[in-house]
Amino acid sequence: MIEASYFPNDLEQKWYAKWLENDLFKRKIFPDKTAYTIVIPPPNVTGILHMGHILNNTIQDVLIRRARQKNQSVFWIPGTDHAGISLQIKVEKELAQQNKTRYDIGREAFLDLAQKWREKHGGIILDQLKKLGISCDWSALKYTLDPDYYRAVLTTFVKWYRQGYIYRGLRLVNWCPVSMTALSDEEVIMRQQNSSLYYIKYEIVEKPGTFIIVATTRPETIMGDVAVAVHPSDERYRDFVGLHCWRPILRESIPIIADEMVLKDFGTGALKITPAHDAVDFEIGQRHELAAIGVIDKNGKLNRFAGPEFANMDRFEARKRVGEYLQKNGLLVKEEIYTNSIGFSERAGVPVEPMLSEQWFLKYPCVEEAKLAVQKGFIRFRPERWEKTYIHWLDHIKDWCISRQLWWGHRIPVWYRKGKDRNDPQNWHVSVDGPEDFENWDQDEDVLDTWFSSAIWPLATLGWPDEKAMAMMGFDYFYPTADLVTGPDIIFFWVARMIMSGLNLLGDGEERLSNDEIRRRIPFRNVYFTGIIRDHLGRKMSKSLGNSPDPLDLIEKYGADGVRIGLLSMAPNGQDILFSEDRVAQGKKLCTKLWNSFRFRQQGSMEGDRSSLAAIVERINDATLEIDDIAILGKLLQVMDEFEHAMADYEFSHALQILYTFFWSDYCDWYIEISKIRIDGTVLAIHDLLLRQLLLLFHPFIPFVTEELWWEHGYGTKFLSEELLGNSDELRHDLSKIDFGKVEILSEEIEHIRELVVASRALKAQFELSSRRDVKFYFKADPEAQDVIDRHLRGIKHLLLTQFFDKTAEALQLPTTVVVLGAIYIDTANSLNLIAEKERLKRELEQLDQLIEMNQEKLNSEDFLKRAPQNIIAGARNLLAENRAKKKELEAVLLKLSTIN
RNA sequence: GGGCGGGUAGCUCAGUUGGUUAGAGCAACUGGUUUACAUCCAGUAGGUCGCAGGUUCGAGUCCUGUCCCGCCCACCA
Repeated sequence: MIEASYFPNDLEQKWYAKWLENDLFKRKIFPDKTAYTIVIPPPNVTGILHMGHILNNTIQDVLIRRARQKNQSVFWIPGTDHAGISLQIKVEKELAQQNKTRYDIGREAFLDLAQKWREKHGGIILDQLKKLGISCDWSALKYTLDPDYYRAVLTTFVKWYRQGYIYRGLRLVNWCPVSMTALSDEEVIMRQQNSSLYYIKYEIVEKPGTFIIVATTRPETIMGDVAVAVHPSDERYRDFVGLHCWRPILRESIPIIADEMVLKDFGTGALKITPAHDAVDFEIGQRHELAAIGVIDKNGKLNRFAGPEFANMDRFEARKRVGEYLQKNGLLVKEEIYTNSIGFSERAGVPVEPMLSEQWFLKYPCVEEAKLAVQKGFIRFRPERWEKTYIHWLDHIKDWCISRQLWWGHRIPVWYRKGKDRNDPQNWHVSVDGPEDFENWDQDEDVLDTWFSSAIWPLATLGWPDEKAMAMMGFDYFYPTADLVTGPDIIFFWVARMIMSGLNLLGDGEERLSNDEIRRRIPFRNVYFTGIIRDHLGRKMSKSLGNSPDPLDLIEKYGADGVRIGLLSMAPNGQDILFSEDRVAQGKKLCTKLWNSFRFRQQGSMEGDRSSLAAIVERINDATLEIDDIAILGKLLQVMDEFEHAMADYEFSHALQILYTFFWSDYCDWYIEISKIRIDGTVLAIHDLLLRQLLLLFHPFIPFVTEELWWEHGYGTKFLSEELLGNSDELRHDLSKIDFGKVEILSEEIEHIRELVVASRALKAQFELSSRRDVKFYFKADPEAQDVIDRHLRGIKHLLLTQFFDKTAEALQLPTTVVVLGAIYIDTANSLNLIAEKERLKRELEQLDQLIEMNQEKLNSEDFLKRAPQNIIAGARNLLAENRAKKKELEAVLLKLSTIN
């Protein structure tokens, strides 16, 4: 027997443990069956569970459980990411509390601390995810710093180095003065800032007393100026080009040059050139062979090249001081308030400093193939529109700065001969295992960008590049993976890079790949981009705003099942999601309702065999089968088709909606109620059948409560999680003893009865007679319709809570409503307000007239008759006829009412 | 500056290739609680589909223009 109340928490824990005990999530290889693989987007070990994880992992779990129901060989690979900068920052913060930096304790001790931190906190997020019920194969758990994964990362580096994709170079990079490392362009986010635009006088060397005025937002870099540039066609400065001007601070003569890149209409049209601290300046500097003088240090403070007055000053302090200095010396023309966008470090939240520095770069491999893979549909994005974003990025791709001046991560597998020139590749050793004469070499100090290791996630989790490991994991069988579920915010960081990595690394660095090769090497076939979860005001959820609910609290309150469907129900196809706790509450309500529908069923006899679908079907007795039964089963088949389509299109909330409506309004509100008058063996069997099917359909969404009910109702000895779910054709076949030949006609009949019941209830409500069980109804219908009503009379009376639903041959002087089957009258037991009733009918007639007129007009139009398709015309005619019949009935009643008094 | 997404009931959103009288949930209001329902059921009200044109027999749906909101990209110092 099922407990009286639904308490999700205990049963969820119970079932998760049982599933694990019975190895239900373990990967299976049935060589003759389709493989279905998902790699989890590895959460950061520093992460705490947020709503995005919940949505993302729920969707994956739904897909995975569906694949199991379809008897595919399912493999869901879980894992975590070492979270380079993020974890390093955390450990450094702990150190800072003891007034220490990482340099005080040294690399080894620092890594030790980081490792300890990871051991202590790294598993938390996975434990939290388990509460959600996700069914990963935990035996395949991967971590990006596992020894084998580490090797995979180094192998990738070495391979790309040897293929010439990785090189070392002195470039202008994004420098984060807080984390003290270089960053990739993707890790820099642009923000609008209120700045000042300084107009500064540079005196012409050759024409003392004449000035060229330069506008800049960064006066603190003046000391690094090596030229002033103007546009070659700028008339204003034509005579200055080729001359020199005095650098206003650290006075020195610098050339005035012409370059196309300068914008004539910005500021004064004259640009100061500081190659060490600005990307445009760097490029111009290169073109004109100018030196680069770095005046800002790695910690964001000015250095000795900035001169004694400013050395050691923070860059923002220096900006103010330089401004004051210029003002004092009459070199500042004006200072304008100005809004511009500047780059911030994503992690540290401070403006990045463009800085000249020696770094490792990756020129991306297989860029063209990566585009083709998506353009030709080998990889499908959903929603499709993200393809444009992806292609656009690849079209404008720039080399990736992959080295980080951090300690936590994969150390770059490059060694330099001790005491020799590091800039000479002759003195380099690049290999996974390092040089044999270790003592003569120094390893590169830097580690790789975390995303570099993420890029090979689908490969390395399946054992790549170690052949034995690949064989053990079933690489050939499970790769390419089927679906990747992730957010569009990491389309460049992760998705694109995984695609390029797969395409290159599964070969020998060939120049061009055939379509077949591309198809074989892509890491996944579908990418489903979820929306971003926002609060009810549309703001991004963030810790600082405090607008993010704790998912664990929600699970505690509503159960994991409730949270899962609550979230899915508010997540339409790839749109941003406005979070609403109400939806989660509704999710739990659905589970409760399902629970209670079983409790209703269990009030009936529990004797019949429920152990298999066949056994249940066996219990259906054709002789007592009624139209209601066939109609609801027909509806089930139809719902299964619609559901299947929605799932195939990755429309999860729509799919859920389809099930929800069928369960709640068709099954509970209609079928259960109508079946109450004739509970017999057949009806109980139909209930068992419908409930069984509902459990199967709902299971991927709400795995816990469905599993509980499955066992409690004795549906078999196998876990529901292991039960297969066929499509509607297979079910139709299993139900072959039921004649669905006339199901459409029968369903239409039921629809008419439903219409009649709804209209009658409305009548009752209108006259505030809902409480009365002695209300009399009459109906006037033509003989055919009368037969239909007769067939369902018991049910109608039951649903209307009335004993009287009798026929009448003539229109009555009673309130009425007209439906397809005929006119219904309600006996208001003399409480009829004649005038009000006449008014009501007149209003109804007016509306009807409007409809009829519209319809008539349409049918009068020759163009319409000539051009519209037949079925539309027929539909319009039908409607017109129906409405005219209604009108006639209403008029008859109105006439009757008028004759009174 | 370029690109993308969105604007439909008080709120959150559906609305398939243009086709019968634009839907659902929540909130509101009214009534009820009957063989499951810390509830549930029944009913009512609420919309000139952002705005303006156009194409069409027919437009929420297609086209053009326009206004808002959000996001992404970009070397205006």
